Amino acid sequence: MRYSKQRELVHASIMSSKDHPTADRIFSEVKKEIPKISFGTVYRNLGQLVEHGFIRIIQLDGITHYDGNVDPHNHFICNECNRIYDFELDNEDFISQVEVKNHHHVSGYQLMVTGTCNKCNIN
Amino acid sequence: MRYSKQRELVHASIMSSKDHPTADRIFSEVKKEIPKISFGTVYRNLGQLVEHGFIRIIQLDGITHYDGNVDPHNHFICNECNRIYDFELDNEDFISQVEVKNHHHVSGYQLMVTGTCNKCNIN
DNA sequence: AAAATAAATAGTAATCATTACTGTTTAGTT
DNA sequence: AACTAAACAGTAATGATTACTATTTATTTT
Repeated sequence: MRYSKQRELVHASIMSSKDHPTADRIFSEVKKEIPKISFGTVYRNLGQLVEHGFIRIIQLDGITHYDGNVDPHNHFICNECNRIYDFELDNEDFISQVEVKNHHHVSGYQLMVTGTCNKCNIN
Repeated sequence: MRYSKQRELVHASIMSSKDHPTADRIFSEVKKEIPKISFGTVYRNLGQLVEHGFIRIIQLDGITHYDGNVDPHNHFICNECNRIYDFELDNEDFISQVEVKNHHHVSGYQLMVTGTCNKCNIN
């Protein structure tokens, strides 16, 4: 993968964003630095970054978001403020439930929890 | 919601299908009975059936599928045969983990587990 | 049972996200 | 400095979904 300024900025945009931006948002962000960048370039680089394990895709209500945190973690989506929070989980229990009760072999999972977040709960 | 043959068949198609069909698959299926049905009709009825809680949407790799089982359950996707299995889970443990450790209030969740299924594991 | 009404339909056009294509530019190599 | 293949910008194409409109039809009212 040859260096390009475009890919660097696409990556940087995701890493600096504390939420999980869409391709559209990343495009707008990078456009500030490289006004002539095209959508194809953003998508191509997103694909490569995913392929090489630098970022990860998360699907939310059918919309594709990108996540710079590639360590295993889960997402909590607040129904009120729509913020997406990362959280970790002790998952041995439910993985073993699936393995023992259903006799499948588990290699991974994606968990998305919804509700109201601690900030919105205060009111 | 006024009765229509089209909606009845859209619903019936999902209920009789043991996997989780896409809009496209449902369209083809219903077309056998009503050759002049249009895609708009399928989408509109899917939307209404979801809205009234008769069916449920599941997203899988960014592709929208429909599920006639509205009882709480989770999905296991086999990486080898691509079958989707339903399974239930004792989830009190991880829900309380999120509530206690992160102080969010949980109202629902979606869990998608991947791996190799018991049929594919035999070989 | 006929007339009235509003919901649902078929067919088509429009939208939106994503991918494909093409000729030009550019990072890294010889 | 010349070379080569990867990456680019710009644009066209695709595929899923939604919007629009004139017509049909389920249900209610007379």
